[in-house]
Amino acid sequence: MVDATRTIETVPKPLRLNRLVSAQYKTVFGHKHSLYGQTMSVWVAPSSDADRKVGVIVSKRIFRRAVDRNRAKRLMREAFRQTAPSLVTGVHIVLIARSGIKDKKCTEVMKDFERIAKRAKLWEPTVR
RNA sequence: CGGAAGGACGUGACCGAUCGCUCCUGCCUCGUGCAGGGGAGGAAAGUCCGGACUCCGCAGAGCGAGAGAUCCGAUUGUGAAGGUCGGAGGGGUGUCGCCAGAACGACAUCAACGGAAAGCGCCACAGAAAACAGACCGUCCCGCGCAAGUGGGAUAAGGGUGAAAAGGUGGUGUAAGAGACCACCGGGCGGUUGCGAAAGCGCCGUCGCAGGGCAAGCCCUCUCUGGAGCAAGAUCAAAUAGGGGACUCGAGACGCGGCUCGCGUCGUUUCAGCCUUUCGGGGCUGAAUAGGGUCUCGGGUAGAUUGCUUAGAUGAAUGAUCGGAGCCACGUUCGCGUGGUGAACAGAAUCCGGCUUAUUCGCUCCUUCCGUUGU
RNA sequence: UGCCUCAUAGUGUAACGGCAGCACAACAGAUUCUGACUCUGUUUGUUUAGGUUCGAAUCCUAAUGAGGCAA
Repeated sequence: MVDATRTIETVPKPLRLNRLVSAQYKTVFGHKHSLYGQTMSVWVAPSSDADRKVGVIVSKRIFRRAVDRNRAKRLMREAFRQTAPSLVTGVHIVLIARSGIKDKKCTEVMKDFERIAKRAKLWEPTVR
């Protein structure tokens, strides 16, 4: 019984099929490269794709109500969308919400994600 | 007049810009591009009660199980629901009226409102007795005794116990009492071309009263009910294994290696014809069989599509930023300023009706309480 | 999304409709030079709200919470 809800995310404008299917989630988790921030934890794995792909997970253990889960997913998705052009390509990223994301605003989540991305060496300073 | 609480009703929100997601339509230099349009709720929630829809089952009857229970009407297509609304009837509880009790009347309020003389079961403690009634304290009569008392009998009015003790009040009556008798009230049974659409009410007659409560214990009566649920179901359909069919090889087949050969494993059966024979058999050919190969068929798993919707996803869209209006809080020189908020509860997954629960705001309405002022 | 089950003290569990117990835990005391063990005593509860009943943990209804099953 899976009590976490996963979402496939469409992120950058040109490629809408940025999907991580079940096998891709498994490879990302199998790569065992994770970082933790205030609002989320991030798992990263390299991939052969030309673009960045992201998956978002919010566990029912953390947020019992559907409103909170949807809110967390949208915040993480928006944070990835805003910062995606600055990231390196060819990676799979899985974002897992933590309880600190509750009552946070979008800009705070974005800052948190940027900080994690810099630590994970995903940041590409040339762009922007 | 102000405030608080509860309930009812209404409202859950606007405009512009930029970026982004999803679905539909149209267009073309087919990029998954451009343009246009649609995109959460009153509760989407809980899943409490129903319906649509889908599949499975289905001769008839009975048993069992479950659900419901006063009457009438309405609920803007029909139907269902333990739904809602209105009216009616009979009850429970509380207050008041009558000196008091019972009864009765008035007002308010409540409810899942058939049956307790069909049967079973239960009714703790207290109390003499708790259900084919009974006699603890009493009351009265008779006998014995100086007396205290004791023996026999009558009685069920009074006391006491209890949630509940075989109608209530008043009187007659009596040794004392008792529906034993009477009046009023209540009750049972029967009748009713009285009233009402009906439940029922009224009236008449009769019975001194028939004998407690619990059916949201089992049960009885009447009525209704097949089961599962979109993760229902339908369509397409890999790989592997197994099954059916056709063709083919066939006494050999398969595997391995150093591949005209060797090794290992399994099999080496039956029938017909011909040849041969030392009559034991042997050989050849054909057919069948074991087994192998190729093709094919159907079931069906993963998976995909559909069911799926003028929101319609499917590891599941409805978001972010800025400005304005609005709202809230604070300050105020009453012009406004500052801060907060996109409000609270909460996020569709087949659809619809009802119920319940959560909750913002309101020059709205009702009830209760508190404060101030006036009479 | 649909379906099902359960709720008793801090924890684990009992209780034909009749004063709600047991074990561990906690606290206090005794014992000991001190602690442990042991002994004695105490505290704490029927998830909530209505209803049926003389009387409800138990019966009924609704709510709340927890858990499970089906791809």
